[in-house]
Amino acid sequence: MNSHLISAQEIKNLNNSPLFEKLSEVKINTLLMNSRLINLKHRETLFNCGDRTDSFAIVTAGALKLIKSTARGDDIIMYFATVGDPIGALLMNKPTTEYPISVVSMGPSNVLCIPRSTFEKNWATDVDVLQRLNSQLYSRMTNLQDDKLMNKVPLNQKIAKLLINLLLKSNNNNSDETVISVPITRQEIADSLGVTVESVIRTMSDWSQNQIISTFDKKIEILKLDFLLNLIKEV
Amino acid sequence: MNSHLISAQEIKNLNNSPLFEKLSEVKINTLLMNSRLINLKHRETLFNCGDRTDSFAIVTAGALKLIKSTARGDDIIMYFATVGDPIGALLMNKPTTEYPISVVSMGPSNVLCIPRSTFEKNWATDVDVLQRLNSQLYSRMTNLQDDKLMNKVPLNQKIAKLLINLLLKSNNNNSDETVISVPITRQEIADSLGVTVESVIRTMSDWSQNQIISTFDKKIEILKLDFLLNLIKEV
DNA sequence: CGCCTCTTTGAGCTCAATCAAGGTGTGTGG
DNA sequence: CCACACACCTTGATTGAGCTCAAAGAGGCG
Repeated sequence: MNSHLISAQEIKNLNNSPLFEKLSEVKINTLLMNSRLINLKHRETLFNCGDRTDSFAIVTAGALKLIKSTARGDDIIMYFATVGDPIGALLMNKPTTEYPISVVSMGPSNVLCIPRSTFEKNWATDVDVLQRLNSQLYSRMTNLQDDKLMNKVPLNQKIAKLLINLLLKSNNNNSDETVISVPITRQEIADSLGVTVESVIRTMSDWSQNQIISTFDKKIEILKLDFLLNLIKEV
Repeated sequence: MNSHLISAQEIKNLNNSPLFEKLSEVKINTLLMNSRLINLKHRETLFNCGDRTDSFAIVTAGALKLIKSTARGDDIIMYFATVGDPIGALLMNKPTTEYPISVVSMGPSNVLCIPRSTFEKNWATDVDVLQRLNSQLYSRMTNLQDDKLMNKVPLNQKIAKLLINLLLKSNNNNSDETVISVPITRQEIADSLGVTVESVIRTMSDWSQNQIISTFDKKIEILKLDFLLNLIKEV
């Protein structure tokens, strides 16, 4: 883990994230006061479950997973954070406590790490920013609700939904892209859906053989999007 | 559905809800400007999925369920709203749209129905209120995350967790109360967990026979809390 | 080269879903 | 007051999707 001062490029990356879009450069600079840019390597940890919440982060490149470990030893992935996503911002509204989740990089990534003091001075006092945070939070909640709705559907539909969501999310809804830019393993898909790797593999191997998807270097390409869309159309 | 002007009593009920606690009476009155008190009967609908979001609500008595219907015809209960809980407040931050869920009363209940205009004028402009909303939202998200964590555990643990949560929530953490004050059916438990009624009944019948719980008039009493706590202790 | 992560396949088993049938209690209208 | 509908609860038999356990192959990295 490697920390720098912020470059102009990094700020530019944030311009089309919903949290920062249409904000003046001056404003963005106050929101990022005393922040540091952190480079993370593949599988490197940003926050560990139990760490003190005296800073939070914004993803500026790559992707990270938010993990909760269960007593039984298996992990559940709560969220895939991609460019523009805040991590732990919700925890800044309450007094310093401990991170309830661990945050681990998937492939190399960059995040801006923002101290609690900056949040308290420049975020928590700004109505517009609080509303934006609210929206973020709301859409993340909608995701979790969707997960809950999918509880009862067969595994192949769950996987289809996840892949489609990731495809859209990782490419900012640029619909002609077919490769999921987040490097993701079958284990991570399983952890995200709360099922076993073997089950995920059985489904996805079948899809690979039928040219519906193909995997290269942990990037999944979706060859027949129609097939997947059709699977989840009644959900 | 039966609508009144607000009584002082109703406002009093809100004083120990996290959203309103420690606010001056004057402040509360501005937050509730142009609101109306609505009495709902058992199974009566407050909002229908698809209704326009030009008002939201706060529960002042009783309980309501937030439901999403799936294409397959079964319902999923997203949340049990009890006294002090806001319903749909998060939707006020975005332009008027449609309710994504239906809200139905469980037993008789009262809610304060607050128009969008009041939110925009007196809620969205107030840093303190926005922060409180954020916290609310955060704790609701934590619930959904917990649900996700429970995905893989056996059914009896899921039910145990739900009953314990409801017991705590419905009695404001008053720990010597043993009856869940929300009237709830096995079907609703099943809908909340995303499982079938029959499975819920099989587990709960067993518990009833073993004097762990007992049900009277849709109120569930927990006779052996230890047993349930023990079931979920490693989750 | 050996370690580690990730993927794969097979065999057997289990928990909860499904389907089917019946029971109980409450409200409602003739 | 009866009967009829409706909401809710119950039990049994059967089935199957996904889990568990086991063993092994492929690729990358120090």
